[in-house]
Amino acid sequence: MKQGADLQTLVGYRVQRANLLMETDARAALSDFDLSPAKMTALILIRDNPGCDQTALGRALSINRSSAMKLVNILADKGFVERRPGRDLRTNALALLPEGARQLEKMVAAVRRSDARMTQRLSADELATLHDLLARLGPATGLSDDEG
Amino acid sequence: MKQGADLQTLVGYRVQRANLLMETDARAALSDFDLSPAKMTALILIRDNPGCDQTALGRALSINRSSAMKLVNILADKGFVERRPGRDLRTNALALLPEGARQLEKMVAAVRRSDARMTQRLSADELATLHDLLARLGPATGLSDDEG
DNA sequence: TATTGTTATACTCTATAACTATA
DNA sequence: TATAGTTATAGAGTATAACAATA
Repeated sequence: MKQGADLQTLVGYRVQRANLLMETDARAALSDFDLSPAKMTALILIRDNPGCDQTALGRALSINRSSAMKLVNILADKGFVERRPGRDLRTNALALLPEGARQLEKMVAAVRRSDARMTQRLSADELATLHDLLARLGPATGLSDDEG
Repeated sequence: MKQGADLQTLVGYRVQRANLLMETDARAALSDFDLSPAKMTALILIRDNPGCDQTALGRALSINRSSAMKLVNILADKGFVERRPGRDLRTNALALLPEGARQLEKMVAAVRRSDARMTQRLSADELATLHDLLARLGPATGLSDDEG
């Protein structure tokens, strides 16, 4: 199939194809854990932000609180995270449980191996450049990607 | 929300965030057309590969022929593409209809504006570098190791 | 009034399996 | 046997709308 200039010159298209490639491999790397890359990301965020609430987690993942609810249900059903009393009576404080921490360590190692394999044709300098360029995508007025 | 080194150093994570950013903006740019960026891509592929069959279209989009079927149904229902007799009695030859071509031209222009806005902080050289680096993601090629 | 969690519901996208008709 | 299209069904992921409890 021919893919002409209209597609090849769109950065969004190239990013989408790259994402599909990376995501598919990362998902395969996690097949033993029955968790998607996105759910691993959620575990990392909970680990690194202990006591965060579901709405904040959703915001960090760019999903709404209803979707975050489902996500936390799945992680809680697996015994990986726990809902604890939060800063007021409305909010949950999310906590990573020991079993979640153990499994997460293995998951991150597996995904890191996948990431390394998929980027092995790039030098360290090129990888740094790629990180920088990706981080600078977005409208001119926008802030960095971890800004609320 | 803190996003520690585990996330920030994964290329797959950065690509996923970049894709979400680009895809969301492109989707908004297409809101008048009631078609997703992926469906616009399908229209482009049909336009640039007239007479292709549904299975080949699916392969180019990395979806299976059942999913390609649904996609073509939607594009056909809108009067944008047509199934014509193919090279044998099993296959369809997909064709972009005049109305599809007219709308596609506007869609590509809108997505191109979105793409330009989301990449405006990158110079022409940097854009070329980004294209190159994204294209080089994936497992090592060319040698006997685990090439399929 | 606004916010958090929750539930119910629905939509998009994709996949698998099976069937048909061709090859 | 293998392939293209098709259909039915299912699953993941997400969204909206509403509600209760709380702020």
